Amino acid sequence: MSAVKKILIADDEPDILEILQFNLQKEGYIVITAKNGDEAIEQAKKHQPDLIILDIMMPGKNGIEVCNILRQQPAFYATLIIFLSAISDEGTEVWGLETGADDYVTKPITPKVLISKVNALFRRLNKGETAIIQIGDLKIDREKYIMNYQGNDIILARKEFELLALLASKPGKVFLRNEILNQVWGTEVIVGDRTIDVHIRKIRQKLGLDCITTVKGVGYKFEL
Amino acid sequence: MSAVKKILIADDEPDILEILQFNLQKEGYIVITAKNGDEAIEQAKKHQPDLIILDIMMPGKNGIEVCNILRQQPAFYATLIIFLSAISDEGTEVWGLETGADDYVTKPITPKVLISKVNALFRRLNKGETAIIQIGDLKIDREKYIMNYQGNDIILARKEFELLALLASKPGKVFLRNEILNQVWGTEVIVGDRTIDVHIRKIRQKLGLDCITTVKGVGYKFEL
DNA sequence: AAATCGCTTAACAATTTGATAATACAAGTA
DNA sequence: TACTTGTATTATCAAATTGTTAAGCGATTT
Repeated sequence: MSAVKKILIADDEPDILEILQFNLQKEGYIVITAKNGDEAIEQAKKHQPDLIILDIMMPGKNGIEVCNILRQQPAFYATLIIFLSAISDEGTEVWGLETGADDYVTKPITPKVLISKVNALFRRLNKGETAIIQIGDLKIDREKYIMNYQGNDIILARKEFELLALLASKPGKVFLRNEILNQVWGTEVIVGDRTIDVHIRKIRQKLGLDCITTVKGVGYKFEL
Repeated sequence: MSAVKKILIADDEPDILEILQFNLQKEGYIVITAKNGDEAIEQAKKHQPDLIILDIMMPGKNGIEVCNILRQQPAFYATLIIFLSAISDEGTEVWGLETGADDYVTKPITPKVLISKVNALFRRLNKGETAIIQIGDLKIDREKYIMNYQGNDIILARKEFELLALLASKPGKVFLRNEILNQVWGTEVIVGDRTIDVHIRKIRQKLGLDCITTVKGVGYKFEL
């Protein structure tokens, strides 16, 4: 599922097809193209793309028809679909979205924006899996509240976990003591000077790793 | 889980707030509002909305800052976020989407189009849900309210069932007590502190399995 | 009407966590 | 060296959080 994503683009203008194909391929996607609605359906069945970008106005079957036909089949029930249209008319946009599309993009569109939207859709799709930060052999799962180093789970208390998660969120960055206090303890709570140190110590101890560096007079940073 | 969806709208213009609130409520959503970034964060933590609509330009913390802050917390890792902006500048839109938003909408926007987009997002989100959950030897049928472990049916009371079904819907994920209260008990009911514990205990007892782990100060999670 | 069931709460026990104080240590400087 | 500043270590204690049990109450069943 999280392999390389396949995208099918259907548009009758060769220029647009080419520009989008080029840019999406550069982004790392596998791109399949179609020049009209019937070809789009054919290619969709053949390649089972993860995302289909459909121009609304095409010779033969138009984009909305294609969408309807595909959505009726179980195989395409959950496939991402984006409509591309020169029409910025409100009714059409609403109609397109109600038809079962995941987004509706109005031409002219820059490749950058389209790519952002495509990325955003895939990102959303993958959120069903998990949010894991990985630095070297250290995995941090904020959702499961688990740290894992070289296959071994490490149990951290809440503050410890939050503190380490913060530092590890930007490896190499030095977090000021104030910054840490604000993020982990919040602005309302006031705690003494040594509190952070003690937690840092516990983390170092539990991890058994030398990955938190002290920057004297400044703060702490996480590395490797 | 597929109960009524909660939407938090944050915008400093009262007019927009009101129009959107009215229209979304008419569509059947529960709407919470905030006038600025800080309020948005506060309300988000309090209500755990399913979708957050953020105006980018607000006094105090702007929308993008709010998004960043929320996304850092596990509880909002997967929450839907839409940016609302008067800026149609390409850079900002790309930036907004890369920041972790699910959509970027440029003002002026008609309520109809926005609602379509909101519906589209929820539709997509729900495509991931199934009525029957199977984890190892444990089968859960959320429609028939039946739970079965290694061939033996397990009789759970309503709340117990819903609680376990929720935890099991994402094995490993830590559900915050708030999250559990919202999903199982709903926002209107207020129950005491020990209520969840007692239900957890009963489930553990009836299952005879050690599959619910306590994460102190955070919540509970289901595993194997 | 009696018995049962499901849900919630109160009360108390058990546990874990987090903050602090006290002390030791390290590095830089006069 | 003696002094200063900043961090590490450790033990301790209070506070926060959860576990457990029993009991109350309304709804449902027998």
